[in-house]
Amino acid sequence: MNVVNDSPRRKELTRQAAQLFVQEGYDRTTVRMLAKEMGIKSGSLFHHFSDKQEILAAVIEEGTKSALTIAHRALELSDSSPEARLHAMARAHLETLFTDRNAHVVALYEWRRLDQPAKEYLVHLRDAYEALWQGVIDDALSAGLIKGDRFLVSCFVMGALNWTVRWYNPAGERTPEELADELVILIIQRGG
Amino acid sequence: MNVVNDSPRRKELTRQAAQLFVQEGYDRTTVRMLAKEMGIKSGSLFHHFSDKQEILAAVIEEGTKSALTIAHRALELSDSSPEARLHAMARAHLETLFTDRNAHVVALYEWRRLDQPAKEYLVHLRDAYEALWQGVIDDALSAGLIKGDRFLVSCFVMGALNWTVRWYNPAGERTPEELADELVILIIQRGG
DNA sequence: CAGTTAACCAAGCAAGCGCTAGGGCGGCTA
DNA sequence: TAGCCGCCCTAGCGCTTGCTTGGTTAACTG
Repeated sequence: MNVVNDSPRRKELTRQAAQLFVQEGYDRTTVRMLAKEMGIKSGSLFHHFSDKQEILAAVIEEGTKSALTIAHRALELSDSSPEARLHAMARAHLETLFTDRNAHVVALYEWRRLDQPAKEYLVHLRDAYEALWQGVIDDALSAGLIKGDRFLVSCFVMGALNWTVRWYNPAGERTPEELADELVILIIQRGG
Repeated sequence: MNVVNDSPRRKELTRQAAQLFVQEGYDRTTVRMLAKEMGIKSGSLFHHFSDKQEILAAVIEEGTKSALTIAHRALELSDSSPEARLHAMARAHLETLFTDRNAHVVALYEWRRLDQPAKEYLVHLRDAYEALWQGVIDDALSAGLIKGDRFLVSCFVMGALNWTVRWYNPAGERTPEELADELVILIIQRGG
């Protein structure tokens, strides 16, 4: 019957589920709503996913993997100076946050709805991503580019960036790059 | 039958509801769970609140009013220098965030579950609070204490602070005051 | 002591929920 | 041409949901 495969069909269904999860929230999204959005009947849904939670896990997995890929590429392409790397990471973060917006909003808001096994698997992906950030921040601190406690700086920066999903309007006049640059301006020390 | 009063009993029930909403999320919290926590039967709940959404609105109203009160008092007691006011607001924000933690977490996570009328009423309270912040940030910008765009700086600072509810452990070694001070260190410009 | 009221309970309704069982169908492969 | 498999459907089971109804009880008030 139902398997944990990764067919292209399943990828597409996952993308559509993310959209609905953002609009309605995970709990409020019924399997019948999901099926309707996908153009199938609710029973058919369980051919692709073993249960509703697995759809949630699939959405979050997609988003997190994408974030990792984008961040790695950004660091590879970036200049090696601490400031360039800080810019690169901030830009990459906002880039993935808005290109895979649905998946990331779901990851940020519905994380606790995951069951324990899914949480354990996905937390490793998230840790890998956060380790990238920690490295960049450590370098910036060593270079005297920013000031403060390494743990708190990470938390504050991640907070400032992730919070953007609550207020940023992609159709507005500011680009994600401008946002990233403004954040770096706010936190780096430039004798004044 | 049921009225929109503000009896002390209702206040207490609201506090207990906040606790459950944080633990389980609004949607997952059933009226039967709420009633059990309150030591009554589910039907009796509707003597105090006209429906489930009204409980949510009551929780968020409590939290926001508390934030406003604490922020006002902090600014009155504070020195008038831009830096002192920035510190005072950051400390006040974290103080209310952790003393009325349940209510604020609910406000941050379950806002979209409010119906339109409740949202319209509560958004005024929130705007009043954010106006206080905007004033303090404008002063800090004018004084050259921080750098950047006034709107973006507000959003980043609010994000960094509100995000703390996701990682801060009140039982840990850092006090909310230390957190506030560290954030100010991160963003103010001190010739380096 | 009659009248009022706030607070609660027992019982249950209608709707919606996640999920299952069993089968149909068209496109592959042998 | 036979057998298989991926994908989908119909029908519905068992349960939970928010909320209602009609009534009880104890405390207050004139």
